[in-house]
Amino acid sequence: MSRWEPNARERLSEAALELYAERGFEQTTVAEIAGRAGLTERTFFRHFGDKREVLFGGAEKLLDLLAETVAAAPAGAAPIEAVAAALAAAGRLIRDPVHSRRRQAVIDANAELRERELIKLASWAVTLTAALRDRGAPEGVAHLAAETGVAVFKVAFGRWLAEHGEADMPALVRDCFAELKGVTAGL
Amino acid sequence: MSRWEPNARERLSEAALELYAERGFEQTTVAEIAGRAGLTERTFFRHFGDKREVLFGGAEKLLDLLAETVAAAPAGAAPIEAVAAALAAAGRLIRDPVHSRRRQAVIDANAELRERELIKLASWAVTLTAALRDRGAPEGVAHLAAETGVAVFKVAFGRWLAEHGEADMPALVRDCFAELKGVTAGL
DNA sequence: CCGTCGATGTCAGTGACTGACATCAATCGA
DNA sequence: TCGATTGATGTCAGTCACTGACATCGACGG
Repeated sequence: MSRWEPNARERLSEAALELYAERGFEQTTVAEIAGRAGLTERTFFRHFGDKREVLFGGAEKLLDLLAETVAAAPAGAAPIEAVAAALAAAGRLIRDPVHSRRRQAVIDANAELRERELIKLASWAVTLTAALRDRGAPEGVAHLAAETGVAVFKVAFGRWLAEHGEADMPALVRDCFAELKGVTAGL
Repeated sequence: MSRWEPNARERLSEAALELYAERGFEQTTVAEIAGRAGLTERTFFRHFGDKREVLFGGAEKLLDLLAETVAAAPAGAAPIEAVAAALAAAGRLIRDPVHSRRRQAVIDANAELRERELIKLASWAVTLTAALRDRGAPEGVAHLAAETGVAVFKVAFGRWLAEHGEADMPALVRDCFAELKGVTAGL
């Protein structure tokens, strides 16, 4: 018999999402989250760096997936192709429209959380850029392809949410990349 | 004779940039900034919403410039062309490499400030999207062109800083857009 | 000369986050 | 088997960002 209930981290995450959804991010104190999870404020901060972090767990695995997918693209594939493949793969992880919408509603309702979301996407771009460089893409091209790709993903995710998650994320990502080609044809 | 020294806001901005550069953002308290400016902490928070905001003044003028430049683009111009023109115009405001590098060094050294920077760029994308929609661009195209354009600008600004601000920002922005065409040709 | 307005100061909070130290079940090594 | 160690948690005191309420007092219009 353990001294404490297991899965403290998950209990904190669930409690936080519930409270943020119920009464808003700012109106929720960390002490309340910890209380609902049967823990103390101090323990919350041992599991999460700050009050927002509790909504953004598991980022490393995703970064690894992006890097691996870029690395695994055929040697002949253009950088933007490799990025498209990686982001389509990332899209495959997005499957639960109910949870995604709930979480996104909380994030959209608060500026601090939107910032955190942007940081997350920026870290994707950094990872993609590095992975492209490792394949031999020139620095400039890598950077541009990565940033552009993340921009495309943002648009695709917005559409997926707008249509209640009925469409297939990887397919939507692909569609948006195809559209990008049309858009840049105007240059 | 006024009761207080004039330009409180500017004095606060200068004091903040100095202190952030000297000892870092986190190691500087708002009370210290206010003290150096001959004011109190409470007054600081009357001029700036938070401790970071002091580095990001004058954002509205820039948003107006972006919107106006998009609106002023020739009727026949493609959305991405209008975005390129707007961002080149924005680049024209970036002229002082010494100040820019000093400020950017402070921002790059701190995660909270980097977040704030990303929010700023995201607001550019929102403004550009709206301006494109007003010109009759379809929602999807507007969104994609705006996000992509901002991604290109990020790359251009990074290069401008990397080469010590010797190049002309508008020209660099143009170059990066041209490169984007090549990058998306790989799709 | 008076009233009000606007920029600032003062003060007392709340709440996020941190460091130092205590607790005690589980586990490991002798 | 038992004592030492470890690791997750609790407790407590403190710092600092940020806010609301109210006071101050020169400037300025009437």
